[in-house]
Amino acid sequence: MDKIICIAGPTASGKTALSIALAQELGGEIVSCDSMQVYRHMDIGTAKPSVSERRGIKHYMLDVADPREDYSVSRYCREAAPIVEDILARGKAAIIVGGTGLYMDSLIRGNDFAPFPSTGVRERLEAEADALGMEAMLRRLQAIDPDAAARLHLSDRKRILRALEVYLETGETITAHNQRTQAIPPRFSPVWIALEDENRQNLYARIDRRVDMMLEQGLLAEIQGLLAMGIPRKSTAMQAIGYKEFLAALDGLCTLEQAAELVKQSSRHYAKRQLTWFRRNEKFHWLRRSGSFGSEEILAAARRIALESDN
RNA sequence: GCCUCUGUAGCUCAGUAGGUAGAGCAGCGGACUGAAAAUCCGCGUGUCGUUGGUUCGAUUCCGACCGGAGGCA
Repeated sequence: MDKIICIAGPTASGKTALSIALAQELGGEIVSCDSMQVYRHMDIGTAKPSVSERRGIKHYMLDVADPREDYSVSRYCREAAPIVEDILARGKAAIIVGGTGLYMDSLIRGNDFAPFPSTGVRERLEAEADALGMEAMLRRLQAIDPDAAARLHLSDRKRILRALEVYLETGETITAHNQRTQAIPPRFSPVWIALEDENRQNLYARIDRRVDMMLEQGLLAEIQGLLAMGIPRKSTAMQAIGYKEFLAALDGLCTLEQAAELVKQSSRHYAKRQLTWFRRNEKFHWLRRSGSFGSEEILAAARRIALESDN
């Protein structure tokens, strides 16, 4: 059996447990799809499955980067795609599981990304944006890529500057680039499974509990360990939910209680964004957790979906 | 018991010199192509505590009552 199963869903929806149980039943291997679990030394706050939790199932794309590095989608695709190919080549099921929608879609579709500017273009653009203001930058984008300019909101600094940067670097507008890469056929065709709660409040309650548990498991010590390693406070890894907030508390900017509240809130917002992203993909089979449809039923349903569909 | 303040959206509060009300947060929805656990956009009807009165008209003014806070005893 060689097939790909994508398992998505918001934080704390039970993706990890489901993927491991499914891997055991189908004899599959797991490819994590999580923008923060790629970092080493960030275990508690990213809810990375421990070795014992993994039950001997092979896991890939965990601990593949140093927290000092700025990981990215393109690097993820470059590293994960060959792994998926290899699993399939060995006749096993590849279970791609995680909450980072952009990474998952990009891996499956085989997206091509415009090169990262190496020449300090980004720094220059940032400086120009500071000096001239975003109105001027947007006007500039309008002149070279009116479609992108129309699509982007004035406050979306990050995307406006990236659009400019791609053009400056490659001579191709980001709109043209995106159209070109979207035209190529998907690299893989997986079975899509998404987890959700019938009642949102239950998800939120689980998120709250999980944050408290992370604290009990020593999240604070983990963060202090990262600082001791010399991980910069503004690094991508430190932007992770649970890390940036408690870091502020450790710096004395707020109390631990306030930080914990903030982490819960950020996680709720994040869960909503994840749901929005996944809902857009109409190929997903949604499994909705409820009182009568718990982990066992979800596993049974996932197994049925995985076996029935031939992709 | 008396005096003062107070009761408006899930929360904190603003406001209407009388013409049935609006911010922040929460919540909800959406976007998303090399930072994505990031970045950004949109959505505000609620018995204006209850009940009488004045008025063409009351959430707004007056009275009573019921909550809450403080002060004096």
